[in-house]
Amino acid sequence: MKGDHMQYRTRFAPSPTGYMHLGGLRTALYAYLYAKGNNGAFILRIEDTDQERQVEGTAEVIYKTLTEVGLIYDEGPDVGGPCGPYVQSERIGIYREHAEMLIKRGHAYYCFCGKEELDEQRLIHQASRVSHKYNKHCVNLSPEEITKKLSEGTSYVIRQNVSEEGKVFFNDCVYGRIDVDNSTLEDQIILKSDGFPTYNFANVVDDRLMGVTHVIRGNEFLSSTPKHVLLYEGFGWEPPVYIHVPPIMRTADKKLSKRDGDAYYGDFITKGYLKEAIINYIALLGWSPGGEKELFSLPELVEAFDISGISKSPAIFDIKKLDWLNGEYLRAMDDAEFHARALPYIKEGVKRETDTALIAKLLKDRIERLTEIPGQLDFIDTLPEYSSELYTHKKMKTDAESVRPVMPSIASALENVSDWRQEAIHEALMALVECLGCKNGQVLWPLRVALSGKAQTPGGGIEIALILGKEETLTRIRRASDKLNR
RNA sequence: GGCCCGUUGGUCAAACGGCUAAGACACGGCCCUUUCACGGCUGAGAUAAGGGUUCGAUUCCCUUACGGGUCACCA
Repeated sequence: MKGDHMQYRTRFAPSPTGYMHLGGLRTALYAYLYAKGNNGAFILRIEDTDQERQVEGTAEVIYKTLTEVGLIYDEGPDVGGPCGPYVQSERIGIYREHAEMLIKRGHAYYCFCGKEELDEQRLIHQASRVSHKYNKHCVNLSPEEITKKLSEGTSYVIRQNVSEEGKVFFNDCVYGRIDVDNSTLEDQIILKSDGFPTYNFANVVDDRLMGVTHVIRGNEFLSSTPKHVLLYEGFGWEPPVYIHVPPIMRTADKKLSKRDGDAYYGDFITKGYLKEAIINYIALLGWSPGGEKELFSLPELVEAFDISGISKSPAIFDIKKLDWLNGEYLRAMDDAEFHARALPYIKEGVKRETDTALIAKLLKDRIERLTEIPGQLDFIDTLPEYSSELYTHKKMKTDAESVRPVMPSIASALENVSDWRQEAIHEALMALVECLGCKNGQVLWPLRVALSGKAQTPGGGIEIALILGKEETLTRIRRASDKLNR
């Protein structure tokens, strides 16, 4: 392995073709964790060599998201660094220069074959079910022919020259040693006719020039890695350490996708998930810390992260577990912080003046996502229509009939509470319970129903009475009485 | 189809030749309780199939099945 004194450098190299995908975010997270856990540097590079697939503004979303979740990159397009530029479209000259260097070394060559004839060939091969490979038509063009074609302005590409003989191999930290026959590899295009490099080439040149020591990326690149290794060898360079990670799936056979609306980081924020919970959850998808601890802050992840815990097989995204984890984060917050973060959602659900701190406290243990809040509070502004069936409670042995005579006593008990505080309300109602010689629930259950019109509310009758205030509480109880006597 | 990779409960996963195969989510039951949650206890549930190697295979090898990736002037 590498020496201890080497500085580890990892990178995240997304294409700005869409918003921040959770799979991409996880790859970035692993690259960040690995670098930081080894006192190394984490680099961001934008791979925008495909002119047609660019989506305006998405690079900015990438910067913003990484920063927001705490994956602070040491070098990158918007922060600079010693190996810039960090945007591939600004490095065109570098790729051409290196492609020519490779030609001189015999590992690449000009190819003037037209796109149409190549497509045709491919179709023929496909039809006859023969595996398709470029036929090296241009590999032995004479220097004169090349000069002539170039001076005529014939469109061309530069291809990697892969020997038909021999084998390549590399050791992946996750998948182990992978051996491939050169004969299965194609003379792939490394520089396109528009002058832009292909991923397979730019990637190698940039990783080398940026001093990347550990390449952490999705395992869809496992098959093309042998070609990358051959490029490194062609240049006379030592390949980096490879760490390929399995994909995140939506179902066993489908990846997380934009189409299903379950792929983007931003969507989850909108749905009320906390960024800390998202990071914690995706860290655990495809990687295991080994022990039984499941809640990790980012610094704790840096501390715990280890390549040996990365799984080889795909992981299915389980929203239920994310829900639970998000709930854990919510419950772990102190009351003040939860109140602050819940406030916008509380205001969305409740327009009247209320004790939002009290509401927040009641909500904290009851929700898994902040977006559940408005729905939980819908009874506060206006009492919903409800059926007297709600008074039926098996355990408390209550129903509409048994509750009817109790309701007025609840009203009068509460009327006498002058200081509308939790203790006072509690005391008054308990006194009533004692006086009636019944169970707590035989008073409190009907109170809840009368005040909320619901069987399930955050907090019980006493808390709701407190939230609604004395006047509204009494109004609703009287309304309940009327309804019962109708 | 060629090449590469993978397969432990419904899901995430531990175990790197010694197991009664952890733990978490989800699910069921019980307790707590004025509801629902939270919390506590508890239950059910897995090594894809078949062959080897071995005193002993989830762990090593082979075959089959299933799944994924890749075979672009996409990344």
